[in-house]
Amino acid sequence: MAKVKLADVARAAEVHPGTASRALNPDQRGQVSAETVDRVVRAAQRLGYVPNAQARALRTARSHLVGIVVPDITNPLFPPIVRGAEHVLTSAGYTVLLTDTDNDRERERRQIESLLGRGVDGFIIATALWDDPLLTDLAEAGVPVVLTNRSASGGRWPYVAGDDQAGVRLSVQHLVGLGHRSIVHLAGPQNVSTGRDRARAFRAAAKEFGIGNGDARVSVCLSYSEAHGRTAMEKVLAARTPFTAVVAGNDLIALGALDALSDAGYACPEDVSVVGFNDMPFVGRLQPALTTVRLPLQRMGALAADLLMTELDAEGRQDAPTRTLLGVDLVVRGSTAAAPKRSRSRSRSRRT
Amino acid sequence: MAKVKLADVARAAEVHPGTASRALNPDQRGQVSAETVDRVVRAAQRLGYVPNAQARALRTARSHLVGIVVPDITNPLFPPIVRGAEHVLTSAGYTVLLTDTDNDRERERRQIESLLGRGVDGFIIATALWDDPLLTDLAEAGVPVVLTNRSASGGRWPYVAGDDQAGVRLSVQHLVGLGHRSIVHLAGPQNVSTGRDRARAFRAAAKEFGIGNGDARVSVCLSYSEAHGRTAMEKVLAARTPFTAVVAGNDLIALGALDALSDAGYACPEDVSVVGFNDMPFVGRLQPALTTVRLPLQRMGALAADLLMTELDAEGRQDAPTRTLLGVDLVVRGSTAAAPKRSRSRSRSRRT
DNA sequence: AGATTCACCACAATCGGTTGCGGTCTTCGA
DNA sequence: TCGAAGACCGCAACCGATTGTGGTGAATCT
Repeated sequence: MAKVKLADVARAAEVHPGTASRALNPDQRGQVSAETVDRVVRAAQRLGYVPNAQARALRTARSHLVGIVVPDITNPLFPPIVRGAEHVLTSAGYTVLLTDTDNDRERERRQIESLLGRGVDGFIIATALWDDPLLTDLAEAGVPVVLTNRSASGGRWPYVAGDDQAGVRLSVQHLVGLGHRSIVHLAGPQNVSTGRDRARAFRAAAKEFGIGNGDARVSVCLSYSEAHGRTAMEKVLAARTPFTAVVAGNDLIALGALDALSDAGYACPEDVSVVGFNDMPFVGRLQPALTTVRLPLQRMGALAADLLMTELDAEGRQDAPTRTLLGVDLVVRGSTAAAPKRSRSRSRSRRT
Repeated sequence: MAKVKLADVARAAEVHPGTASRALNPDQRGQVSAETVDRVVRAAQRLGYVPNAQARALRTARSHLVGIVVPDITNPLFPPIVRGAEHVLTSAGYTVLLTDTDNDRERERRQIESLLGRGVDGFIIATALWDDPLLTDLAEAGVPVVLTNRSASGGRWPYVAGDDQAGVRLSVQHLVGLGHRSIVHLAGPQNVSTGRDRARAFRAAAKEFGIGNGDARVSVCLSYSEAHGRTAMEKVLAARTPFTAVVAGNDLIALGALDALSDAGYACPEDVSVVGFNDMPFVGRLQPALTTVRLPLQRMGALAADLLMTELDAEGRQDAPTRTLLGVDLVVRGSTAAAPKRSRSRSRSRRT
């Protein structure tokens, strides 16, 4: 099965390669007689012709390649996004180049440059920092980019993500409804949009539901990880200011917080309620089952892909970037319960 | 930042493009004087030259593209593999094309064809069926392929995976050590190697540890999923033959089995012990924490990538395919315990 | 009938690198 | 001093598809 090329098809159909090309190309097909088109198509089929994408891309300057950039594919947040995007892209004839930056900026820069060398038509980026030089570079280079999951300052890129603000508000409302009056927020890193937005939303929701400043504290985690969630929680515990509920920046932070609480002898949800964010797979099966905010991740990826493709078709002359916030749900499970009668800041029933 | 091409660099360095090409190419650099090389390299640097991979690939017939084919990136088994492979591939100058077949053979075939059209140099395939026409097609086309996670009949492809046989043996040994004498295996689908191998290993281990045929039953699941694990477990329960332990084909099946057991009023590990396979993220945090077999997934991906690259460098004249089995560990957690005194086939203490 | 239009197709340039071949200039040995 | 060897570099063909331009013959118009 040696590679059959256009010239082979042309020879088999007894036409010039140029003609064969037109015959095979739907929007140029009008320039070729129906009978010839048929002959060429038939020959292509018979020989099992698959066009060489490299050559085509070289000539047309359109590779139909899309780069998807994620920080860590191992983080359960991203596979559904990638999957959603991949599905709509491949069915539209695009191919996905995946790259995992490992949260390393330098690495990320190299990867993106390498992908540019590969002639990708555009990027779906899930790693955006709030102020990201990489993004402005890409914008200057005129490369279409769609942000997902995270946004960036300036609102200059198309963007699709979950409605963080609504999610946090639902969480706080839920906790307040359960009688909690003193809540801490373990915020994600403040150099990414989700970290900032959720923290801001937390403060706003606290005020809205009548919780004073002192009772709505925020502690910032250095990253969205169990480890940093744990240390942030430990720091809050060390401060010895009473609280009965935790709104975590995401599920990983929530898990870390749960560990710290359990180490300190607090039971969840009896002593402290915890709510997460993202509804990662299996968090509903944990003990306690985590109350969390569910995002339509796969749809998010699919939408990001759609956005990117319209941007690609737009060829420059684009309107203001579309920014989509997807609705979110609060999934109430076992990690939240009515506030204890008195805040048990010291009821250490430490486990053995 | 208009695209700067080789001709631009050549002009800046006042040499012919061909010379510039050689100067930039490490293994042809010998044909150019050191001084010229320096001048060209400097110019390239200054202009920010990034070679056009399409053009290069077109001419050299080497794209430095590798396709990774997984059934479902959402399955926590695959991201670590992809990550491992991606890291070693990108640092070797390759780029990863990811495709998610959704367990759909037709889709998979289309994807692979499309990737071939893109000129990928080779594939890492994690979706292999035991008898897979796609694979033989690829082999005939002379496309290098490395199988990972799953093998295929004939042993004709390089392959890297966990040592299923050892994993299952460890599991059975562990259970027997706890006093279990009647164990059922919820096997994975029998058209993939892991399903077959683990089932075979189960029977062998049972015999080795002196468990009779009637006490080492096997029930096959239609897929590696919670749903099919559940129905398989339910079928076993319906048969009303007593047993005290379950060796699941993988963690997802184990989770499904856990559900079925719990619905039927059996407690784990008090009534029935369960052991999984793969040690997916967070299964250690479940209730009960799942005893399972841990595979070095990321290393698996990395090794697969290495294998593929050596195969690519070999250019056809290859020896017998390397087949690597990675060592596995049994991670003992809460879902396994000593066998109950009497097999409690009917001690329904059904939950409310 | 002659001129014009139109449909259809062939030709060749082009995308951006790579590489075999050959030419020039230097260097070294005899 | 002359010839051969070798180092260095330019030339141009090539990878495989796309597309603007132009040419041929048939159909149409007057």
